[in-house]
Amino acid sequence: MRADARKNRDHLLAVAGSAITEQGVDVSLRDIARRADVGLATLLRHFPTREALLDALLRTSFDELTAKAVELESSGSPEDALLSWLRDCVGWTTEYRGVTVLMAAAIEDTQSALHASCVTLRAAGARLLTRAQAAGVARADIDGADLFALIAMLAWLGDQSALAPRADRLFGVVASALLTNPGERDPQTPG
Amino acid sequence: MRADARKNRDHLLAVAGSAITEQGVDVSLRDIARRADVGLATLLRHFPTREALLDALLRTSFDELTAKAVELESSGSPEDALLSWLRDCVGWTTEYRGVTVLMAAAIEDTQSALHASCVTLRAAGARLLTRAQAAGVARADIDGADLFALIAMLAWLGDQSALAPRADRLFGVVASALLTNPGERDPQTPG
DNA sequence: ACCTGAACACCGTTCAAGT
DNA sequence: ACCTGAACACCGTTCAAGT
Repeated sequence: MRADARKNRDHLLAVAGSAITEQGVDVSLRDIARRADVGLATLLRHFPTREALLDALLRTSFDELTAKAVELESSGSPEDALLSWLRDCVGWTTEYRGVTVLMAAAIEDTQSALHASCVTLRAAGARLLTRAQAAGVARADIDGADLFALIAMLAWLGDQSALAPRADRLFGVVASALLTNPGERDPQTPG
Repeated sequence: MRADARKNRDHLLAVAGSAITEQGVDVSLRDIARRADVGLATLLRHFPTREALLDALLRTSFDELTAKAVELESSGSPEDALLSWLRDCVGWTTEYRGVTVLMAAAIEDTQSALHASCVTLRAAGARLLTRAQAAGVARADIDGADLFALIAMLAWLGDQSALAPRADRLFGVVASALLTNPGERDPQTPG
């Protein structure tokens, strides 16, 4: 990549970061280009879609969340590990208002630039869930895709200003449901 | 209202109903006007905002849901009443893709044309919740606003095509959390 | 290689001009 | 009273023309 192109790209990412923090992920791409003092076509040349821009912007965070999950897989109790990772995921999305809807769309759209990151994240969560289920501390009737949906629900709550004040409490409600094994209190007897 | 105006209004509502069923509540207002063979300005004269159009369109459903809650207040067990009303609410929104976001915004925006309907709905749910809590079958640590947020979460799930297949299962998960009274199993001894 | 202005087809809002 | 076309300020997409 040519030096001027690299510079444009980096500057666009920095400006996009601020703009999204202020206005959410639906911020006008034209506005980002204006603030970065480049043409809109230049932004689109570097990031052909809004998702591509977001993927570049969130890649570090995505990787950190995945790494955190791997780390938690072998530390702490299975219950605490799952719970703490859930909290991290939901808390993270609050920095990027509106990102949950895009992630929910991306996980089934193999063409989306965010697809791979979302699938990786879901898999990381699924491993923590499986471990907790094996230890008998999480309900056995849900899987990684359910967990992803639960995280999305709670993250979306935080995006809605009228509902956000309830997000913490409802995180607790949902977590308590997740960590209960209804009708099967003894983890040692499978059948 | 003049006869021609009345006719335009009714026709617009009918067309809007079809358009929203097909494309969701974010459908272009221009498109609705086109389909109804009137100018866009005419649509906006009858319904100055998207919310006003939706309120006119959903008023019957809103009233039915509220009436259903009142009816359930004095029939069936408090637990079944709450659960069945929750199911009705969540199920209803699936007919109007995207309406949940508008409702979440409307409940705190006193200027929104949907505000009153949302507040009434929340109050109806709150009464069913209070009754269930008094009977000791619902957790005591949530209120009507939490319940509204829970319904919104589950309704939003149904709007996301990638997550919708999990909506039924997660309804069950959330319902189980709602109907458990954690750490307080005896409804007769308050403290 | 990379950048850009301009044209394009949309959107919702507003209002002067018509019947 | 009620309706409407047109102008307006936006949006993301596309591409021929520049350096």
